[in-house]
Amino acid sequence: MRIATWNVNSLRVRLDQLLAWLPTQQPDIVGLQETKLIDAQSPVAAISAAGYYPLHAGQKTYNGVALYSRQPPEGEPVMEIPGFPDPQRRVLAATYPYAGEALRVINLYVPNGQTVGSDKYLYKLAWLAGLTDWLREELARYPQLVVMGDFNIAPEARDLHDPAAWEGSVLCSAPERAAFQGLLALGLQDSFRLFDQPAGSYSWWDYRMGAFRRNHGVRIDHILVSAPLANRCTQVVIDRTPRGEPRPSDHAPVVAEFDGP
DNA sequence: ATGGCGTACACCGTACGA
Repeated sequence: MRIATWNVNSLRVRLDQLLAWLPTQQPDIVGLQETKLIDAQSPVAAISAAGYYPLHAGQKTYNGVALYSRQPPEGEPVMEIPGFPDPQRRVLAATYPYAGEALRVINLYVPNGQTVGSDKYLYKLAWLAGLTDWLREELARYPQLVVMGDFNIAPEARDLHDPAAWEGSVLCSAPERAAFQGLLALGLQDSFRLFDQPAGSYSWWDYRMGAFRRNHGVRIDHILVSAPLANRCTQVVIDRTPRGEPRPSDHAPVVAEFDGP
């Protein structure tokens, strides 16, 4: 089983790339962020034709998340952090059959935060606090839990091309990193770091200044897994191929593979 | 040098991203 996350930065613009990419990695479940579409504009026919059941929680122009799956979801998807009402569509959670158990998948587009101390930054920290409370309950309910998406947090110095230049700024400030560690403390693991990885592994590169060509990136897209899934995880890769294609998303997809059906 | 690039909406510029 393969699970992938990708911030596509406009699904309308990236749909053809997504459809071309899916057969190359053959994920069983894919979470997208920044679709920037209302639900009525979600490309249901194209995704169905590609062999996936689509879920979409979108809004006009900003944010928006999708979950595509080979198996149909069970029950109703959740589109908001319980107890944290928010008109911004950043959450999509669904349950899937997996090896005779319920596999819970939560797809997230964590707020960017703009600048440390800004209103958007305070919203980000409040959002992460609400998320943490929710995931504590989700972990108690679902032993097989995947929490993935664009976290807009670089957890460690090695997740930044230039840690000194980024020191203390948004994506890597101490409160953001503490929030990320708080998620791990619930019993989640950063699947990418379960394995030896190449130095300079990033998932986002600025469009400007030839950042991708020079690998001036940050690792902010993550697939967190509960302990039972960590035990079954066999590899995690960041697929840089789509980032090098014409008119790319600024993010690369992350793909995790698990033993079992 | 707070630029640079890309997307969306809509207007010929502004908001936002990370």
